[in-house]
Amino acid sequence: MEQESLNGTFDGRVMTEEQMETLRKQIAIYAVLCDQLVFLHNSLSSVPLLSSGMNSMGGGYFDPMVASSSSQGMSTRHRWTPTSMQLQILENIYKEGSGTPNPRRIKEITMELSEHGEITEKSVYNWFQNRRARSKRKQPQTTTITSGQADDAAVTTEERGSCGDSGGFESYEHILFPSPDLGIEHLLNRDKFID
Amino acid sequence: MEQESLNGTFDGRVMTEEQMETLRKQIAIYAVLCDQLVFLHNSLSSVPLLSSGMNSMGGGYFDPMVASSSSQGMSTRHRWTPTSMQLQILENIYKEGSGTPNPRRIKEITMELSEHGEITEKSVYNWFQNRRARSKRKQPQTTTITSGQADDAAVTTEERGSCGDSGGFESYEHILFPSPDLGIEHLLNRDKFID
DNA sequence: CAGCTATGAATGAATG
DNA sequence: CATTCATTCATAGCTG
Repeated sequence: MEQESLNGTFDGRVMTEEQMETLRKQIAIYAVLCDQLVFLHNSLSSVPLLSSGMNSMGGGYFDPMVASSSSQGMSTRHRWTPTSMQLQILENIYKEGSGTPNPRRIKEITMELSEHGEITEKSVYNWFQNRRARSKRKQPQTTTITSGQADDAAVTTEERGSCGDSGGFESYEHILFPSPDLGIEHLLNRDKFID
Repeated sequence: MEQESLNGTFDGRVMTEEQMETLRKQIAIYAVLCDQLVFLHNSLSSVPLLSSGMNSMGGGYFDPMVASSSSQGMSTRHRWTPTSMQLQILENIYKEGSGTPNPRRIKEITMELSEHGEITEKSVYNWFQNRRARSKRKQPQTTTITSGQADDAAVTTEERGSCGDSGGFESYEHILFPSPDLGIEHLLNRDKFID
């Protein structure tokens, strides 16, 4: 049901199970690692999280702060670009059903994000607005879902040409690979999560 | 579609570009996170242990083309390219004062265009958006062709060239999994008592 | 084969 | 919220 039209080409690529497995594993490992590291950090220190210049490598896309501040009024760059960390956090929050970003919450979030880079409440607000609006395009799929492809990775075939709403066109699949329970413990094994 | 013709038996699975992108992003994010956390840790602790699991700013992300790269026509990889027919139609519609591409209309157009090639609503939408934006930017030129030679549209000619990718994550040139080599475990094993 | 240009796509911000 | 605008990234293709 990819495209109802006559095109037979499916916009996808082929991966071997092996590759998929590798990917999944890596993500899982990273996820756990990050988790542990954060926890660890929080445990053994009370210093504010990094906010130095080390976030230079944090940009999902390279950090465009190289802009010349030489000219006159071009002081502040337009279009805020979230750093990886900010994005991660936002994404996380977004998932938590808190689809109702009330002003109060926004402030909190902004606070937290500011630890990882420049951010304004407005931006946070915008981000949520956009996020919602754009994912609104990925709802209709209630017909054949029942078959339950509870395989391992949820490979959902996104279709954008199907009929349906008459709203936005912004669509974006948002798959999050579930961290398989590959006992990472054996890696960081150590109940040493200080507490 | 790319190369199954080469290897008759290719046990793989299909992923959409979106999914691939998400994966890539996630890995990159995790890589960065881990990296930063490790760095942070190192700067907090006195012991010069561990190096981040992956080459720090080596840049994560892996190449999109995992198994293709063949000479075949991986035509539909990204970036839809309108056929002349489609273009004609689009131009036509554009001119007809339908500068207001309302969703409803878009669907119709998509339908029609699909008769002449692969197309998605999103693409149609994008096309109109770009079209307008572009023509709008060309207008303020006020027939002032006088100004020498190299001026016309070069206003925004940034270093769009192939330079400066040093440090960006989007510069996936080669397959390159950050490959968390678990150097972290050392960290977790000892920093425990640091402080 | 390299660099440039045109243009498809993604997304932050603005507007109704 | 629903749409639209603007800016920027990434790439297909032309050209020297």
